[in-house]
Amino acid sequence: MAVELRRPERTFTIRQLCLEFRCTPRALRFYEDKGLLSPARQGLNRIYSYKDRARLQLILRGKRVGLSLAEIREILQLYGKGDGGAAQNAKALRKFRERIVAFEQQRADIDEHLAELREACARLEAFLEKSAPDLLASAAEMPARSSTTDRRMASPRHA
Amino acid sequence: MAVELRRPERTFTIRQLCLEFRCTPRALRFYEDKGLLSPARQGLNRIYSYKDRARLQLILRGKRVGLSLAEIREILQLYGKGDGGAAQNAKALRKFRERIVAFEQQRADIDEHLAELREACARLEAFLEKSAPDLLASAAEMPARSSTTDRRMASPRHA
DNA sequence: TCACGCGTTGACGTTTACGTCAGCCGCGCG
DNA sequence: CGCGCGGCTGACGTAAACGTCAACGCGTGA
Repeated sequence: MAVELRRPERTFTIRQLCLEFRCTPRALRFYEDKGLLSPARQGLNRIYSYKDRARLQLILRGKRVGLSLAEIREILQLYGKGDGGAAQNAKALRKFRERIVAFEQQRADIDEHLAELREACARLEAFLEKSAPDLLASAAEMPARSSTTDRRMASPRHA
Repeated sequence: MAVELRRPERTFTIRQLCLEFRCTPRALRFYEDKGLLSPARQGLNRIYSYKDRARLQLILRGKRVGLSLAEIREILQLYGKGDGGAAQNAKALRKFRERIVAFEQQRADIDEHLAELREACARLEAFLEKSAPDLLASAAEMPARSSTTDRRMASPRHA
């Protein structure tokens, strides 16, 4: 059994992928509607392959970094067209370079933000140290994976 | 005249800020509706101070890194409450730390994406080099600030 | 056999972040 | 005096990314 799990022929149900990646079936079907996924069918049921799973990973990572589904679809389509069409590849290259520039900009923005936040934290810490060290201790409480959220399939976050 | 421009008493009209930051009046009014900005009024007209301008910068940077307006408002409110209330400050500190963690995660995601994109670019370049060097040259065309966009106030991007 | 659980397809609702449009105001000018 | 410009206030529209709900199919275990 444990052997089968690593075989590339391994397939997944919609629910398995949802549990693994903490999303909802609705989302996966939505991505399919939008042309980002196209799992095989067994009757009506969707059967996701390893490739589908990889695509899903790309989709979710893209989302985390702020890409729209349309943009992600473009990228996936460009990836898929490795088969031929030099013109297509040239276009893909341009697109990719644009994305790189955009990502670098975004990274710089985040770094600025991080610097500001760290400075603000330092100020707050210094202030609290003097005025209310007890509160400073309470502020150190890290979220630490509340067990109640484990049963839920997806967390809304900033949807 | 050039002297006046740097004085902290300098104020701005809505249009000036829009031109400077490439956004629309509608957006600024929207941010105001949502409590992110609250410029002074001269009659009905909005008068933006340097502080307002700084807040706007923070808003736009927050947006670039994928924060929702609600999240940005929280942060701005926390910044504003530097006046007192140690408990408030402790809460602010927690919030800030959460944001730092989130941003670091996002940065890591971006780095992964960048690595993947660069690798994909390298593969495409190598491929085109062999198959169609002319197309490779055309792919190098960088956008280079098309002059037609200069007249428009805001670019839609992935709104 | 029949209720359960998992899965499916519509179809409508919701939130976010504005765009767009209509209608009104004050003012500088030809 | 009209009118064009910049600004203002609603009010409605919209695109993205799903959530939610209803109604159905299909295998299966008590």
